[in-house]
Formats: sequence, C-alpha cells, structure tokens
Amino acid sequence: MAGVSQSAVSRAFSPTASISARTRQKVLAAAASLGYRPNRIPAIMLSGRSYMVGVVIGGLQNPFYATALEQLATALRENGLQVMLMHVEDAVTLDSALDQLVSYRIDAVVTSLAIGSDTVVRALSQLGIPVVCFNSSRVGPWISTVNSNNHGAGLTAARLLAHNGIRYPVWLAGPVRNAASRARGEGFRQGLHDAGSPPAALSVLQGDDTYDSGYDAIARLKKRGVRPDGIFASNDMMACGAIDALRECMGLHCPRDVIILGYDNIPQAAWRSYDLTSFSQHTEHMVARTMELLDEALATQDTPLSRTYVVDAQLIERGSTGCAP
Amino acid sequence: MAGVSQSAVSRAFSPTASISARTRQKVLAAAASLGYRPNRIPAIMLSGRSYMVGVVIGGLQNPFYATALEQLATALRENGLQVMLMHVEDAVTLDSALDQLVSYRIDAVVTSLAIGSDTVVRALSQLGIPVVCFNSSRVGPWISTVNSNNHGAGLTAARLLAHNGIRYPVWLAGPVRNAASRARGEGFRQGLHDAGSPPAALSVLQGDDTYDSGYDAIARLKKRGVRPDGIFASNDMMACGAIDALRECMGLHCPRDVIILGYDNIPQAAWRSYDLTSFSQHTEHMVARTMELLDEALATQDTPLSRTYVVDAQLIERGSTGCAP
DNA sequence: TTGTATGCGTTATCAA
DNA sequence: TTGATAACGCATACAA
Repeated sequence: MAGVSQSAVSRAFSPTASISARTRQKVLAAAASLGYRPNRIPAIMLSGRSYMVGVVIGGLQNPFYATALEQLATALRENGLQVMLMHVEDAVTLDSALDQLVSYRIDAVVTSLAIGSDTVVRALSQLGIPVVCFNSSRVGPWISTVNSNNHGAGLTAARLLAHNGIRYPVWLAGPVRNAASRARGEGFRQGLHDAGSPPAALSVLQGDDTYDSGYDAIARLKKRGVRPDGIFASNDMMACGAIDALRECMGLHCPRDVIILGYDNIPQAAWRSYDLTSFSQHTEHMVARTMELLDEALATQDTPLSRTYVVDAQLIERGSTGCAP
Repeated sequence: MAGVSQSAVSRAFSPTASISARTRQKVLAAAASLGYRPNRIPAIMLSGRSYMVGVVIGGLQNPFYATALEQLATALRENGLQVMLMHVEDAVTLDSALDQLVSYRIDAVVTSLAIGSDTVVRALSQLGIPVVCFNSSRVGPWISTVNSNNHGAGLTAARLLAHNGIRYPVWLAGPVRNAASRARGEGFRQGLHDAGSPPAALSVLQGDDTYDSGYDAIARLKKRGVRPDGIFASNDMMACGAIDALRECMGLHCPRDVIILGYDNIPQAAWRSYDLTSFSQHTEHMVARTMELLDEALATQDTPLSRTYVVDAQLIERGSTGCAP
C-alpha cells in the first residue's frame, strides 16, 4: 500500500542509508500507522552478530552481585548490546545453560561465577566466543578476567589489624572453590606474617559467603574458646553475621572489643547497625574494563583474546575498625 | 563430509523427528567433532516464536527484586524460555528499551516496575504481546498482573498495632507513583479506623523505598516532636533505616519503645540487628502464577489475555513487634 | 527413513 | 535515489 519497495523500508530505518527524506517520511508514517517494527532477527543470520551478550550469574541474593549486574546491564545497553541473562546455581546446570546461550548465537559471555573447576574453564573456552570473568582468575583461550586486587586487599587488612595491635586475628574465608576468596586469605596471611604475627595466632573459619555462615562461624569459634580481637571476612554478608554473633554469642562489641573488615562494600555495610569497614571493588571501573574487553574482543572476532585487568580495591573505613562515622 | 543431507542434521537434533538411530548417531558424532551447534535464530523467523521473554526491572539494589529476578529467571529457564534482561531506571528510557526488546521479537514481557503513568501502560499494551506486571495493578489489553494482597496486609498491620495498644502510629510510605505502596497505606488507614484510632493520630512520612529515606523520615519526625510507638513501613529497607534512626536520633529501642513492621521479608529482615517483622510476598507463588499466565498467554498467541492474580502476603513475626526469636 | 525444495525478514550488492 | 535479487541457516512439506 505504501508503494515502496521492501529495500526502501529497510533503508528508512537505517540512519546511514542513502534515501530521500520524502521516502523515509512516507515509510515511517506507514510503519507507525500499521504498527510495524523492524525485525533484528534476520540481520543476525546475515551478519553473524546478534549483539546479545550472555550474562551468567549466581548468588543474586548477595547485594554485591545484584548491584554489579545492574551496572553491567546498563553499560551493555548503552553500548547497543542486549543482555541474555542466565542464572546458575551449580556447575551442573552450567553446561546446558551455555548450550542454550550458544544456540541463540550470543556474541560473548560475561560471568561472575566463581569458576572453580577446570572443566568449566574448558567449556567456556570451547564456546569459541569472548568470555569475560569477574573475579575468577582462571585463564584460557578466549577468556579474559577483570579482578579486584584481592591479594593486595588482604595485605592491607592485615596491616590495619597490626596497626591496631591485634593479637588474635581471624580469617573468615569464603567457599574453597572461590579463587578470589583464596587470594584475599593468602594476602591476609602474608600481611600478618610481614607484621611479625606468629602464624599460630591466626584462627581460620570456613564460611560460604552467606550471613548465616558468618554467624555460625563465630559461634564455632566460641566453642573453641578463642576470643578474637580482629577479623577479616571474605565478604560483607559474612562480616555482618559475624558482628551479630560476636554480640549475641560472645558479648563482644565492635569496635570496642574486636575490629572487623569485610569485602565488597555492599549497601548494608553502610547501614548504621553494622557500620562496617570494607573494601570497595569499584564495580564501575570493573564494568568499564569489561566493556573495553568486549569491544576489543568483538572487533577482532576471529582471534581469541585473553587479557587480565586488576582493579585496586579501595578501603572504606567505618566504625567497625574504630573510624568515627 | 558426513554424507547426510541438511535436513538429516536438522532431524538429528529434533527429539520428535523421524530419523534412524544410525543416522542420528552419525550426525551427532560429526557435530561433536566439528564443534557444530544448532542455531535457533532461523527457527525464530520460521515459527514467529523466539522463546525469549523480556524482563524489565528496576531497583536491583533492593534485595527483594534481586531475589524475585533470580527466581523468575530460574522458572523461565525451566520452562524453556530465555531471559532478555532490561534494567530501567526511569520511564524515559523505558520506551527505547521496549523498542529494542520488540525488535528482537521477544514473546512476552515480565516487569516489576512500579508502573505509574498511563502512557507507560499504553506503550506496554501496544506491544501486542503478553505483559505480566509484578505489583502494579494497572490493567489494559495484553496486560496481566500478579499482586500481593497489599491492602489486606495494611489491615493486618493496623490490627497488630491496635492489639499492642499503639497510640501514635506512623505510616512510612513508598514512592507516590508506586500503586502497591499506596494500597498498603490505604489498608493501614482503614485498619486503624476500624480499630477506632482517630485519624489525626496517624503520622505519615514520605519515603522512596531506600534505607536512607527511612532513616531521614524518622529524623524529620523527631523535628516535628512526634514520639511514635508503632510504625508500618512500606518496605523493609525503609524499616531498617527507621530502626537505626529511632535508636540513634531518638534513643528509642525496638520493640521496647516502638514496634515496627516492614514489607517484602528481605533476607536482611532476619538479620539479628534488625529482627524485623515483615510481610512475605511469597515470590515463589507469584513467580508460579506468572509462569501460568505466560503459558496461557503464549498458547493463545493471537488473543490478548488480561488477568489478575492476588497472592496473600504472609505476616512473619519477629522481634521488632515483640515476638521472641 | 531420507533427500530436495521452499520460505522466514532482513541487508548487501548490483543495475537502473 | 531506488528497486530487484541473493543470501543467511534452519524447519517443514513433499517426493522419492
């Protein structure tokens, strides 16, 4: 009815196409009245690019990941990329999840999963598309990583404890398979060692990054008869659980009896009941680096890119280490 | 090289296709060795169904929405649907966001946005695809909603306050445009009225669903010279802020001096420092209802479905209303 | 059961 | 500037 060819319609919606203003007007008017909207699906077949990025994530109940996802989604959209979200609880479902993503011809994958096993790394490598990992230092062809300086933060935490004359330090660890957590712990040990603290003084508690695991860990510590005076927790949620348990189970108050540091600087760390000193991962920077990696990797689509960025974490001092509000 | 036709390949990957086990074997073996994976994009063109659902969400820093998204994403994947995530901060970006989603031929939209304006409703209706709204009772063609019983929860909150002999109740409201929050407030007013509380006794504080706004609201209340003894907050984050402000600014402790209820039952409500009584929205139920709506709407693709589900919110009593832990 | 042919809605190429 | 045409990778109807 509009009396134009199908190519004219295509050109009308392409800003760079060579088309007269008159024709474009006519097409756009007809489109508006008919409710026509261009379909991007065929273009995916022709160009081989979908402009969709698979975002594989787990543990959204951790506000850190929720915030990171929010920022990442915003950044991707600003760069003309769509987010195909895949929530994964365990490595078992990851394989089929990746299959699904690949069948939609996503251009790349961004994941914040704590990649623990080599099989997962291999699966990611074999996709043959760029992969960017948040906070998991595993590498391989096609795989790039953006990490915060976990080891350095551990050192800083140890120094701060030493500076406060801590004698009974505690490392509240995250899941064993979490490489970022391990790096924080190693930095912390080394920092304590550098400060002359005897290794035997350190108590190590195993948690799983949840509030409850932080709470329970302190309860276990009490049974062991240890009275801590300085704690570094691998993330803020465990630190919050620890603060509550210290008060309720051991009658210890923060920072009077014990100082404590967390990691991630989640919003709750600033809530007055916790007032928790923490390391900020600067997700804005990390997201920006991720976008750079994606841009570069997608520009050179054929050649596997494998790069690592390390973004320094910033110590945010609050009341839990004695800093005035 | 495999010596089979292109249709044979297609059939090998279709569980229902008529193909011999031998041929399928051969194809799958060749696919594995060549790294071939079927492409779902052409099928979208042929069938007109993408099996992608647009999920439009805002405010992921609220753990309630983060958890809801997690459950929704899981449910969608279990039903063979992909999640195309769209994070939207303001209604301005919504329009272009919807355009992008539609150009990818998503089958439906699920949104948890607080739909405030009629223009947004119209935009959603005009997509011509099923839309399911979480907690926003606006209706229109193609639009279905899944709400929690906000009004009923308000009534319950008022009754609980009345039962505790509260004389100076406070309603800590969410954003004005948030229909769910308004319904909670109306239920609360009505419940107070039913209990014989004089309307003038009620203090109304305006918040925006953030922790800070809850904190600041209480600070304002102090300036007004009001000493509250019972508070109903439109969400848990504001309630947490209020609890901290009550203690820090007014020296009031919970539940000794003032009892308080929130809404959403976020994980932090169970954290020991807050121990907050709250209404659980039963996101599992709401997500299940959402999936039912989607299934039905996608089955009858041509005819606009418009249905409303109301899921009762459940009162979870904790220490903030005097319930023993 | 298997292979051949057609078409889905675009973009890119080429001719007019 | 415009229109006609090929091609993208698969599913399906049909023929063998």
